[in-house]
Amino acid sequence: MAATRTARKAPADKYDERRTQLAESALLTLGELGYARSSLREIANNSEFSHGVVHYYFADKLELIIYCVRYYKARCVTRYDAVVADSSTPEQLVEAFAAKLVETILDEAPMHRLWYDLRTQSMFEEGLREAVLMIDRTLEEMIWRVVARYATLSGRDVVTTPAAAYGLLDGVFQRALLGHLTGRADALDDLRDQTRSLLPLLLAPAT
Amino acid sequence: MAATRTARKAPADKYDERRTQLAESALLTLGELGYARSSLREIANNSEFSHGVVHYYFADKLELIIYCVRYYKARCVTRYDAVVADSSTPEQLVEAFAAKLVETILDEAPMHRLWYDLRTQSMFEEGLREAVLMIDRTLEEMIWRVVARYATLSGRDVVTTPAAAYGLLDGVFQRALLGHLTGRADALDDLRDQTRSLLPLLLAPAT
DNA sequence: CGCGGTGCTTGACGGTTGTCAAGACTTCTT
DNA sequence: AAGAAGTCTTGACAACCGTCAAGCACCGCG
Repeated sequence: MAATRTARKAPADKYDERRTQLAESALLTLGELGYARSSLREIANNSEFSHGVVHYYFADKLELIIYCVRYYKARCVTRYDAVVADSSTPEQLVEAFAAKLVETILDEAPMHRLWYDLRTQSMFEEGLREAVLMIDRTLEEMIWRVVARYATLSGRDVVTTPAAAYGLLDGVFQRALLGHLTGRADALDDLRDQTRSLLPLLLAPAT
Repeated sequence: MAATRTARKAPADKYDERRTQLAESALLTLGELGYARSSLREIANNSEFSHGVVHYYFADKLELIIYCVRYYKARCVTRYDAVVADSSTPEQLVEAFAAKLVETILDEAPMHRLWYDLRTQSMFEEGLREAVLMIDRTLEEMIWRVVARYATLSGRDVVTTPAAAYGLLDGVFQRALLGHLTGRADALDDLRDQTRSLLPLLLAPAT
């Protein structure tokens, strides 16, 4: 909150524009170094600004990080919406979902490890919790849309809660990410196979 | 490796004794502050030694951390062995396993969040990977012993790979830990319920 | 008693961090 | 054109970090 700052007049959005611009640069550094080792100087270094500018747009480091996380979330939540919308059979959905999971690890591994980093840090740092828990809820809903649609297409019921389905798939995904980043060649193939075999387990036997 | 150090003579075990003693103190600090914010000074401060002693027994910070992780692992792996050994029906095993999961979150939450912290950091820091991956394999085997025993007691087959079973249960466990640490009152009850409903899903329909 | 070596403390070093104040540059208003 | 407000750079600060060298305390052995 810009409490101590003088009231911003006309270019109120110019202000937010710079904030997201800084956030975008920060996410690059954060994804590369992780939360702990990303210094404000390094973040500013990877942008076109100098290190002092951060405190012009953000009160402190935590506010920048949280802003980054929320900004990052906004792009994530819709990741599987196309999968849900475009699939007309359960098999299609499973394949599209598994493919998308693999693809996002290939394309956005740094962002994913950053998310897991921040979520873990929130177990230690009080200040991160609110933002992390909010995003976690959003991700749970995102996964639930996929699972629920899968059930509908199959004409069967889901046997788990949204929370369990998310925790379960997130665990498998996280493990695949770790395997991929540590050079296990078959990590992504395993993820695809596990997704294929796991999703049917979430449904009740056909009525 | 104590390469540059002069060969230790008689009390070779006294040396290792101090190392584990330091590791034990370090684990307290690490569990409280996390990997990034645990300084050697703070670690030594929570022990009965001064901050310089760390470099007498460990080459650098990373060696201490890795020693800690391996030491921590040694106590973990057998956590569910009693569950496996003492259960004579599938229902007993599920209840005992679920109860043990809840219990270890209650009793050792700092250690668990530390483990997730280190595992996540290994996605960024090369030096941690070897130790982390080794422990992760050990944990996978630990979980597999439970699941396999559950299948045997049920007279059914497991439908997942050990890797998938571990990833899946670990995800649910991690989520429960986060919920518990962030004050969600029903986090542990949910974990118990989810364990009860998830384990049967891992088994093939009765032959 | 003296003496060497092990165990440990103390203090210092170079470097990095978050934060902020002072000033320069830019943009817009009047 | 002149001044005000907004924007950004620079440099400094205190605190903290990992690391290590110097030296103290204690031990058994001669």
